[in-house]
Formats: sequence, structure tokens, C-alpha cells
Amino acid sequence: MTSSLAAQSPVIVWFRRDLRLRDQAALSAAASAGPVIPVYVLDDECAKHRRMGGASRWWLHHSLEALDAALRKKGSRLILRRGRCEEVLAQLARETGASAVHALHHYEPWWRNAQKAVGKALTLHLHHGNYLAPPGSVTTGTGGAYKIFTPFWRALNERMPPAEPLRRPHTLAAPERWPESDALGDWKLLPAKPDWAGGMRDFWEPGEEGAAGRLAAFVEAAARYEGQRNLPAIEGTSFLSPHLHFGEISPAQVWHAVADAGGSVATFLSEIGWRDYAQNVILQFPDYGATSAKEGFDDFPWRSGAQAEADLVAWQQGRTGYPIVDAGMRQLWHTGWMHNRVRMIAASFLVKHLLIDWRRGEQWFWDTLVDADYGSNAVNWQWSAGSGVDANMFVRIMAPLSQSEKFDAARYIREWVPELADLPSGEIHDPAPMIRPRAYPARLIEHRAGRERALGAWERFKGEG
DNA sequence: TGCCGATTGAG
DNA sequence: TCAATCGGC
Repeated sequence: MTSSLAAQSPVIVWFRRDLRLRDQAALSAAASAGPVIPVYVLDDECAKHRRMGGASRWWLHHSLEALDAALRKKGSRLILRRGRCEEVLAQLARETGASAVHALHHYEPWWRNAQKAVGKALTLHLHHGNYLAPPGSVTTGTGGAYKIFTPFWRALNERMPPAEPLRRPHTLAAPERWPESDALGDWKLLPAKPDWAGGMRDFWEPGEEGAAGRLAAFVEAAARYEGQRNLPAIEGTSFLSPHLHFGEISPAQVWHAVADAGGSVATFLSEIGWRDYAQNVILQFPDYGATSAKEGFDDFPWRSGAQAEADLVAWQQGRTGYPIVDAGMRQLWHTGWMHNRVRMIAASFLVKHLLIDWRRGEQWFWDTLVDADYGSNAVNWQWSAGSGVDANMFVRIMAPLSQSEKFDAARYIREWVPELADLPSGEIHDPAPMIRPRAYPARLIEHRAGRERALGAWERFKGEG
């Protein structure tokens, strides 16, 4: 079989955020069509200011390394090229005589543009499989697109379970001659002078095997938790988000593994549903990451000037004086990840208590999260700000203290805010001024004052509009 | 995937 | 007195 395929003209597999061999429809289709040339194109032009952030680039480096190693075990390899993807792929096709390009669908506005451009230059076959259902295919009774998560999720659920995941291709025929590849190190995806990635190396194993390990651990835990109703919610603790973002594992694989394990996994599966929902939203609103969906919302009088900028930096560095917020922001900086519940609290604090434009927070997350995802990030920030297509409102202001207690975050705070580690659990969420260690910063603003300032600004804004 | 303050009812 | 509940926002 290999020899007969080798005689045919090769096909290109264009990898993007789908860096896996299992359940990879583009790779499977290519494997049965001819010799395969796997390629990853680093294209910082097509995404413009949405080029990958620092944490994502660190992840990408290691994920590409892992993908290349997995391909080499199959006698194949990963070709690395840099430049505009339509030009790079056309050039590669000329060099190799490749007849077609296979890829998975992606829905970020820049990827949709790139897909159009590649489709003009070459024969491009786009496959589904990075979402539970193809984005755009879940519609209301009248054929419209859903705007609210809950009805969307109900409709999506009617189409579950997803198809059985594809197996890893048994063989990958090599082309007669391998085209040249960039050296990964030359791309300088890793941090240079201050190496800020130490905490990330400790915590993450990018790549398909790392993803499988996380999934196995999570499935085991889900089974163990079965019947134990009072344990903290398992949502957000799978640590799969960056693996899913980079496509090192597919949502169908996760769905089947988790559903087969039994237990109460509905909440967790709905988190996977949010991924699909976010793509559904950016298909309708491609500019969702930069433009509020609610009419007029972008004219809100956000704070600006030196004091606001200083507050933004304090928030970024985890020095707000609110332990739950600071723990989250420091976890983000050190590991490239933050617990989902804490993301909501930290986002609410920036937008409501500090009255800073949600897009400033979105940009920070974009640069620092290893799971930074255009759709999910925009959907979550607009949800937090109350500016989005969903039903959340600006005047719903989270109280950092009661959220911290409800979330039972004492241990979390001890880990990430060591200045407070000695405080008893009753004090750690809200250390009184007398107890508060000198090393821990004072609050940027009291909760009540921040809440009233936000509500006042909202009233004035509504009055003017 | 809210918060807050008023009300209620058990003790 | 205080925890639980509920309606308004």
C-alpha cells in the first residue's frame, strides 16, 4: 500500500490548532489519498494584532516539537515554514508537486480569510472535527443562529453523542523527497532574556500525549468522585483547555471518555459546550473581541489616565488587595492558566470595581493564557462586562469576598498569595486591616465604594444615552 | 454562571 | 438572634 501511494503525487496536511494524529480528519483523509506532507505555517501577518501571545507561543513551540516526534514515529515529519499561509502553501505545492491541501475548519475571522485565500490558490479540502458540531450548523427552529448559551446547548445536546473519534492513521506514506523545513528554534517562540516560563514547564506537558494524560487523570477522578455529592465542582479542574485550544485532543474524544466514565458530568460537558458556543458567536460577530455587542456600550466612560493605568498594572500583577483576585492573577502569570471561576471574579473586578474597559483585560488574557482562544476569550469578557449578546447585565456586580468564600478558596489563596498563608481560613478571604500582613497590598478600592461608583457611572451613562 | 436588603420563622 | 428565603434591581 505504501509503495503504491508513494507513486502518486503527495498531499499537504495544513496543521493549525489541530496538532494531533488521533481524530484528525484532515490527516486521515490525506493518509488515504497519497504521500503526506504535514506542514505548520507560522503566519503572524494574517492575524495582524491577533498574532499569538507570549504564553501561547511558548505552548506552540512544545506542541510542534511533540507533533513532529509523533509523526517521526510513523516515518513522517513536520515541515515548518514561515510567512503568509496562502503564499507558503502555494510555494510548497510547487516544490513538491502536491495536488491538494487538507485541513480542519477554523472560525477565527483571520483563519476564514486565509482559508478563502488558500482555496483560491490551491485545491483545499476542509474537514470538520475540532468542535462537537460544525459551528453554524446548530440553528433555531426557524433556521436562525442562537445568541444565548442555554438554548444553544439544549439544541446541541440533541445531536450528541458526537461521532466515534477517528483512529490515528496506521501508516503515513512519505514523499519521495522531503521539502526543506525551518528549524523550530529559529522561530524564537520561547521567552529569551527573562525566562518567565519556569512555572509553565512545571505544570504543563504540551502535545497529544500530555493531553491524553490529563484526560485519563480527569476521567479517573470523575469516577472516584461519583456519588460524593459535596465535593467541590469538578468543572474547570480538567486542565484540558490549552490542549483543546491547540487541538491536541478533540472535544469528541473528551466527550466519549468522560461520558463513558459515568458520574455527574453534565456540568463538565457543558463547559465543553461553551467552546462550541463561542465559535457560534464569532461566526455571527467576527469582531466580538474588539466591539461590544450591545449597542452604544463602547461609549461607556471607562476610567483612563495615570491612576487607571496604575490600577491596571496592579490587577495584572496581582496586587489589588483582594486575595481571590490576586491569587488568580498570580496563578495566571506563573502557569499561563487560571481557574474558570476565578477568571470570572477577576474579570468582574477589573470591569466593575476598577471601571476599566473590558478590552484591556481581554488583551492581557490574550497574552498570558496558554489557552488563549479568540472566541472563548471574547465571549467570557463580554459576558463579564455585560456588553455581550447574552442576558448578563452590567449591574450584576460580583462581590469578591462572598465569591471567595463560596468557592472555598482558602487553600487556593495560600498557594498563590504566600504573604497570607499563615492566616486562618476565616480571615484569609478578607483579612481585616489589623491582621493583614504588611507585605500584602492595601485594597485599590473598597468593595462597597467600587460597587457604588460602578452603579453611579452606569446610571449617568444610561441617562446620557 | 448575582447581589442586597427585607422578611420570615424557628429557637 | 440569626439563618434561610425571596423579590427588586
